Amino acid sequence: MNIISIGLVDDNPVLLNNISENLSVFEELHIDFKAINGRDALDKLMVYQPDVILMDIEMPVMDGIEATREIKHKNPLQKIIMLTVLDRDDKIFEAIKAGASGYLLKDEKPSKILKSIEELMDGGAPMSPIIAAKMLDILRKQDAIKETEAQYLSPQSFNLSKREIEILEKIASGLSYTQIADRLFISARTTRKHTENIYRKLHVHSKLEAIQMAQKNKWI
Amino acid sequence: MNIISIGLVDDNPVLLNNISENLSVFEELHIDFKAINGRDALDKLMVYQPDVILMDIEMPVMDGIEATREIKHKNPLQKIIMLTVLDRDDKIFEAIKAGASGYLLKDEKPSKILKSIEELMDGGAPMSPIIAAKMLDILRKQDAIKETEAQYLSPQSFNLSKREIEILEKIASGLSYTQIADRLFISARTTRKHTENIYRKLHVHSKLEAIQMAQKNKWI
DNA sequence: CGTTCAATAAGGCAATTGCCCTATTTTTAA
DNA sequence: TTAAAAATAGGGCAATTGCCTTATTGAACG
Repeated sequence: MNIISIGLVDDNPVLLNNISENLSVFEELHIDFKAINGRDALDKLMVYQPDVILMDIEMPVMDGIEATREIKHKNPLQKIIMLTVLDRDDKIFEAIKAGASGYLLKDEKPSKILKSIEELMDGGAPMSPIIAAKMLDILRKQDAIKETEAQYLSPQSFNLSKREIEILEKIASGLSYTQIADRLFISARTTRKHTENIYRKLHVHSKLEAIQMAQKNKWI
Repeated sequence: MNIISIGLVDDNPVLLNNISENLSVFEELHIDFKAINGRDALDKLMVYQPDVILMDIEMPVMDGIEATREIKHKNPLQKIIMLTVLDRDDKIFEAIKAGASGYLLKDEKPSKILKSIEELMDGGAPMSPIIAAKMLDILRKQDAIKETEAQYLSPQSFNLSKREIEILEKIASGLSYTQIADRLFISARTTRKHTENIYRKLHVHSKLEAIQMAQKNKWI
């Protein structure tokens, strides 16, 4: 097996050395560099090209999410695992959006981290189960939002005639009665009459309300 | 440690027995029941209340996703791990929506499955890294869709002042100048003046157009 | 074969709106 | 601290709108 090169990024010197020592016992791994914040990591990447970067999230100067975004922007293929104590939903989501390929909690055992790195090299997305659970929540929530948005009524349910729907569309596009009349080859008077009927059926009292009703129900 | 009770659901008798035998060597686990499809699983659940259900996806009569939906509907706390050879994106998403708590590939080692079950009992969402990677893709894609939908301009980009934005909101809610004036404790004249300024900045010429501009850019 | 309803057309009138103008005070920014 | 911008207020007027009224024609439906 080829040796996998690693970049470590953490602002806490103690933790940084801890991780470094824990991982260096594995002969499958080689620590390319250690960086103390996102900015530093970007600098180190000018020199080193590690296979995988283990990145802390909360750091001064440039945090792990910002750094991930930058690195991914420059090299979309760079593999990055977020390695952090944080399990805040928004941070997880931010990290994913930024392009993190995995998300591990810092209290994972070194052997688990090694395994995760190997899984990552195989195209997987290693993830602590707690993180995965939060990700599922995020996915389901996003889906739920989409579902609730779609509860529409049809124009027919208000007994709008074809002509009235037609007129309502013109109204919604911002035309005046005169303009609508010109387009439909009828008199402005008739257009206004139709509008009155529309108002009665929709229980509204102005063009604005009619349009809002139409938009709410996605008629337009 | 307490013994964790398991329900197995798979239409392939050979695989069903395989999994059963593989898992029964662990004294931490106890196989409560084996079912050969979703319908059968629902029946078995009338009698047994396993801590965790390992569920295949593709099955005749009632597939794993449909069964998961049903089971979750009856008992939202039931833990279900999808255990399948499938790694099709849509199926993964469907399973998640249906309420699966974890998603493992069938070629995982029995020890890994045991570990996953324990992680699930701890509130995590065990997931094969390949599945997790696809989930990340789904999440990013959904977010990307939202982003592309959201190519909006801010009210500030039109140099709308705070007051003007406030007025625009009232206009959008269908209020007349008099009504807006009453709510903001200013004169109707001032309200109309603000509106004129808004029109000039937005390059529109009516309440309707202003509202459409506001809606297009999701200010309201 | 009527009856109902959609579509058409029109008169009238009060209220609202859009747009032109000026002007003072307050807030913000340079 | 000075200049610019925002917020306030108002006059005037033509166009538009909302709502009341009546009326004719053709299509649909039992």
